[in-house]
Amino acid sequence: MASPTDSQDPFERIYVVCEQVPSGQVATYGDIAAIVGQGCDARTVGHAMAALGSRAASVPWQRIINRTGGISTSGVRQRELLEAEGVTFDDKGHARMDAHHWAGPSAAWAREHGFNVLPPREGPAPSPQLTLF
DNA sequence: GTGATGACGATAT
DNA sequence: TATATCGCCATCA
Repeated sequence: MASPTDSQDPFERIYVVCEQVPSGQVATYGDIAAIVGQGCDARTVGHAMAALGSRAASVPWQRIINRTGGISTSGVRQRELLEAEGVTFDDKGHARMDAHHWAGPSAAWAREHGFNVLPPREGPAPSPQLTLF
């Protein structure tokens, strides 16, 4: 159906999802790909970010990092931008995914735009890091 | 059309 | 946690 974000370009959809990431939070390439769906995977998101062009001023690309919490970009101070938004990093330069990981857009928004909802973080995860605090 | 490359992910060690 | 290997897909030469 003709959704307001029924863009034919998969990249355009990726940009829309990226704009949903609130300040102070970060999302992984895999998360964005899971929300966009339509065959998009982590690598597709990476290509979209590399092809931002003039959209870099409108899309919070800095909030998109890899699954390890590290920053693959070079030349641009992506980490500095995140820290300015309240994102904290550990001593190894990895973002605290357990504290700033984006839970995904609201189910209503996702359905309204034809996107998927980020799967819940449940499973055989013992979460031993819970003792950090 | 094919091969190589890439802002990646998941699994195994 | 880090490294190695494989798989996935889009873009470019």
